[in-house]
Amino acid sequence: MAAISIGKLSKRTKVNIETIRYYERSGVLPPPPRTRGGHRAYGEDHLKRLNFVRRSRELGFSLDEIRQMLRLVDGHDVTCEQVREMTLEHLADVQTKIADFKRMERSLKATAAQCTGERVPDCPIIDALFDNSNP
Amino acid sequence: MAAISIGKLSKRTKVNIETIRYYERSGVLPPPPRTRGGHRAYGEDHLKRLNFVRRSRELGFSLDEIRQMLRLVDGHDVTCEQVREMTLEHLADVQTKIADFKRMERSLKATAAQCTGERVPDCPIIDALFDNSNP
DNA sequence: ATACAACCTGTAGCTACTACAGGTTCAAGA
DNA sequence: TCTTGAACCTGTAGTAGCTACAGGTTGTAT
Repeated sequence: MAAISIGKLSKRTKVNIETIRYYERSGVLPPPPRTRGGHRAYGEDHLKRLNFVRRSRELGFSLDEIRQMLRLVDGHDVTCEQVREMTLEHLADVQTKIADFKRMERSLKATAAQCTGERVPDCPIIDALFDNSNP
Repeated sequence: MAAISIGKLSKRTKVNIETIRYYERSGVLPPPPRTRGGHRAYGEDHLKRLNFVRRSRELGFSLDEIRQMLRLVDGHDVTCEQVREMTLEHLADVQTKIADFKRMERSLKATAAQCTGERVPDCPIIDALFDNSNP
């Protein structure tokens, strides 16, 4: 029953206060009731929802995707099947990113390996980047 | 000897025209000479440099890092050893990112696997995200 | 000479936050 | 009850790295 202040919510969810207010403006967190003085007074439902948002962000979902998922939670137009599709699509994106970063890793390793740290005026890393300009 | 217009430079480097102008404003590409009418007239050196920037961006270097590397190219205060350190540091960042994305991938797979696509009102993906709120 | 593509500057938008300034409210101790 | 200081409020502006206009000028081919 006890209302949760924004500071307490921030500590319990490990989400920055400014970010919480930003989430409210962005429509992923509903505006809470206020005290007479105008301070935000959250409930347990807000806590859950913010944790959901945080967890989804950690998984790389955009705020827009999160808004869509929450429309399902709230029983609106989005269907479960659509959420599943979104998740799979997102998974594919993540897998692409992993592949990209691995290529990056290989290139960086190869590039760094050329540098003995001795030759000062002609840096082989720089040379490599210039030479690989048209792959 | 023939001057390269910004449009041609864009086509040859596959870098957006707006981005080229942005790079100039950001100090990673030096301001080229102009025609009497004020159009930018690039040379081969600009082409090389822009390719260097593009390639470095592809490897995930920030514009700030690129500025530093170019200071070395231009024979200023930055040393080869510093560039090597930057590259290795950047490599470590990339490896961290790969690990993060792999964790993400596992979670997304696990999450998506729970969804049969049948149960409509209670979406298991959403449930999972809510439940994993405090890991 | 004319048409039209390509260019110019400057500003505003995007994502997801973060960081103020300048003011108000809450809560705990005296 | 009063006071103090932490916590809160709004609104605006900044971050990276672009992208997208509007509204105007120039280059070039016919």
